[in-house]
Amino acid sequence: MNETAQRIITSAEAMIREGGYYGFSFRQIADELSIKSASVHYHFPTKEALGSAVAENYTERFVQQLGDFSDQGAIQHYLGLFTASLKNDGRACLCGILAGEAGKIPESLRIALQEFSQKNVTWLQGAFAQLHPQWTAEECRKAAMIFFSSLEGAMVFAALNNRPEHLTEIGESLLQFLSKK
Amino acid sequence: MNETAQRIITSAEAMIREGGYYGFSFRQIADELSIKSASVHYHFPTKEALGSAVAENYTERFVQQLGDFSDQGAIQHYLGLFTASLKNDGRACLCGILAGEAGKIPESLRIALQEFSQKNVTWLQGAFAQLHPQWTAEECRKAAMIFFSSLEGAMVFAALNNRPEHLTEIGESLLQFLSKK
DNA sequence: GTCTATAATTTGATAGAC
DNA sequence: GTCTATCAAATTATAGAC
Repeated sequence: MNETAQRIITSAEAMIREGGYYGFSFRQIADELSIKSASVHYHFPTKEALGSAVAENYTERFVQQLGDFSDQGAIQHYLGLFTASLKNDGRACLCGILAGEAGKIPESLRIALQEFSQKNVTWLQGAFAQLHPQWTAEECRKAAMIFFSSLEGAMVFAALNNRPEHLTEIGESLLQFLSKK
Repeated sequence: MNETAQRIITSAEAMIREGGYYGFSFRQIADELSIKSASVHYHFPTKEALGSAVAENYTERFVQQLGDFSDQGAIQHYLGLFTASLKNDGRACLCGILAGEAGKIPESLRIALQEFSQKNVTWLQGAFAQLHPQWTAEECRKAAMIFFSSLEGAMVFAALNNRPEHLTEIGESLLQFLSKK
C-alpha cells in the first residue's frame, strides 16, 4: 500500500463517515487530494474496491486499538474508543454509518461490515466473560450484542442531534445496567 | 394529499429504508408507479421536499401507532412496533437508516429526523415514569434515550446481519436490564 | 395532472500520452 | 503513477404541449 493509496483511503473514510457510501465520489476525493479522478481509479479500479478497502482498513485499525480483552478495564477501554472517535472528528463509527445503506451497497462491502460487527461482538463476549466469570457463554454473547449495537445506535443518535455527550451518558449507563445481570 | 402523492410517498419510503436518501431517484419511483419522473416532480418539486414529506408522514403514522404512553404495557407495545416493522418488510426504522447520512442530507430532512427521535424519547420518558413512579425525571429521560437509540442500533445491526430475531432478543434483554435500575 | 423533450450536472469508468 | 480527454449513463430539475 503506497502513500497515495493510503491518502485516498483516509479521505474516502472521512467522506463515507460524513455522508455514507453514496455521499462521496472519485472526483471529490481527487479534488481534496489535488490529484485527478483517473489517478484514484489507478489505485482502486472500482468504487466497490475502494469501499471494501476502506472498511477493511478501518476494521484492522480498530482491532489493533482494541488490544487484549482480558486486560483490566477492557470494556471501559472499548467504550473510550467509541467516545473518543465521535468527539475527535465528530463522526460516528463507519459500521453504524453504512449499516443503514446495507440494502444497497456492494456485497463485498456489506460482508466487510458484517465481519467488523462480528469481530466486535466476539471481542466483547470475551471481555464480559473475563469480567463476570459467573455468566454463561450465552449471557456474555447477549451482553456483547446489546453493548455493541446499542453503542452504534447511540453514536448515530448523538451525531444526528449534535450531542456527542449523549454517547458517553448512554455508554456509562449501559455498563451499569449490564453489570447488574 | 391526493392518491398519487400518497403512492409516491409510500414508494419513496420503501426505497429510502432499503438504501438511504441517495439510494433512490425520481425515475426509480416513477418506474415503480408506471408514471413519468416529471409527474413525481409535479407533486414534490425537489428531492428535499419529497424526503421531508416522507419523514413527516412516517413520524405522523408512528406517533399514531404509539398511542397513549400511560396504557398498560406501553413499553412492550413500543417494542412490538419495532420488531413488527422489521419482520414485516425486512426494513429498519426510517430514522435509523437516515441517521447515518445525517451529515449530507438536506437540512429540512435532518430536522424532521431530529423531531422523530425527540418525540420518541419524550413518549418513552412518559412511559417509564408511569411504569416506575419512584424514578426521577432524569432517570426516566436517560432510560428513554438508551431504549430508543439502542433499539435503533439493534435494528440496523439485525438488518445488516440478516438476523431479525436479534432485535427481539436485544429488545427483551434491554427491558429486563432497564427495569433493574 | 400527466406527458415528451431536454437542459445542466455528476457519476463511475476507460483509453492512451507522458 | 499521473495526466488529459472522453464516454455512457444517471441524476435533479424545468418548459411547454395535451
